[in-house]
Amino acid sequence: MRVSYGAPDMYTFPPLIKCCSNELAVSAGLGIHGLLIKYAVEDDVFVGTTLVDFYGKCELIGNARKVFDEMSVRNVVSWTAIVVGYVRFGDLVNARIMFDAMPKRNQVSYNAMICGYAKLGELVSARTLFDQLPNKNVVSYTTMIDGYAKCGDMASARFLFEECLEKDLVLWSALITGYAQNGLPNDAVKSFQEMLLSNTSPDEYIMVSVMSACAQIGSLDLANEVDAYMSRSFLYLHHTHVVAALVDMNAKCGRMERAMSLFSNIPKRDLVSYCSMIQGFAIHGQGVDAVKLFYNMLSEGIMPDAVAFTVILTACSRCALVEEGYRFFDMMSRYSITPSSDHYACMIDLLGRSGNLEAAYHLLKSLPVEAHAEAWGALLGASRLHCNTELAEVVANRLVELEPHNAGNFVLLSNIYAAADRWLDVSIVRNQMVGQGLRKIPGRSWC
DNA sequence: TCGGCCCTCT
Repeated sequence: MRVSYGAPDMYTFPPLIKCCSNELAVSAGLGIHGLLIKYAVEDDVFVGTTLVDFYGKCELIGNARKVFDEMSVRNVVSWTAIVVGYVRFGDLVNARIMFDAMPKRNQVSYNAMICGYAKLGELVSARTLFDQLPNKNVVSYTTMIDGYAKCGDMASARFLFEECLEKDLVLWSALITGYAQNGLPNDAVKSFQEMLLSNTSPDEYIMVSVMSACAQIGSLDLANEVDAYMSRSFLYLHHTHVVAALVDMNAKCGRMERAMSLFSNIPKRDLVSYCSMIQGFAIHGQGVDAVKLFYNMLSEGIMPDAVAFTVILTACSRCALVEEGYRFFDMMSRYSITPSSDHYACMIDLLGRSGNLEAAYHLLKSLPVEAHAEAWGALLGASRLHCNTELAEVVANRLVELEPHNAGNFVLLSNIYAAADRWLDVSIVRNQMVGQGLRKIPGRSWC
């Protein structure tokens, strides 16, 4: 354009900068900022606002503020952009200062501030602003519902959902996703069916959450139904999120062949789709395949993250691939990933399974991070596997301390005493349970 | 020509 047409003007730059925001292309944006000064259009309110938004989105809040302060004219959009910038940066104090300093506020500026509070878990402040907003729109509701969902309060989320009369796809999505992410997959599927009954067609976002819910339920029939629905819908099946969810759902519901064929037809596999497939192998006891696929992923140049290592270490521990597990654990440092309690739990499981109970116990006690119940649970399983009643007793007692309301731990402890013929201890533990009003939900099995 | 809401792998 500059060669064949001539000088760009203030209409040229906003879309250009917006592209940089979308891609988080910092250096390109910085270059364009220099260029627009050269063409003397930096005084335009649209140009300035777009720049504030760009720097805010790239988390260069100092730059955003500098541009904002130097603007000769600002409108409500410019003010909202700087509020959003501070929110993105996690600075709620300055976001609120700018919000209060705004000469004029509209729905969008309120929603931006509410979103900030909701995203960072300050639900009370979010709700206070929400209640102050006289004409709430569907975005206000969605933001607040998402906030409740992220805090696990699905009852409040549902209440607001009912209150909102103008239900659009994003609002449905916030509700369904909330249920799925809070481990309420049945409510997620039920809400999805409600949505279909209200003659609304889902988008990719909703289907990804629905598939995640189906994966949690693990119902083969439901997975079949949703998979078929996907195939005859007009959704973008090749979208990375969608494919990963499809693979995950099919793998978790036991349709490994379908999962594999979906996976191998992905033109460009990403970390999440790999993890879904590796996890699928792990669930179905195909540890060797999981390990192979992990190396495959590495050879494609995909950088594993902490979750990927959790997945592969779980695969190794479930399938008793001790050496491989060690190798992956050591590999983590090469990717600058500090092992979390999840990773340590896998290693404790691996050590325990291979009969190295002492080493597992030693590792557990010397963790640089707080050991969670799963880590102790892994050792308990190993103690039982190798019939070490003494260690099992120590571990089970610790578990009862860690999770005083988990009846399963009491039952395990009682079973350990029973196996050692210590019936007095059995009755003490059982009485303790009854005294605290705890009841274990009986397990069931087809086998 | 500028600003606000929803998604996958532990």
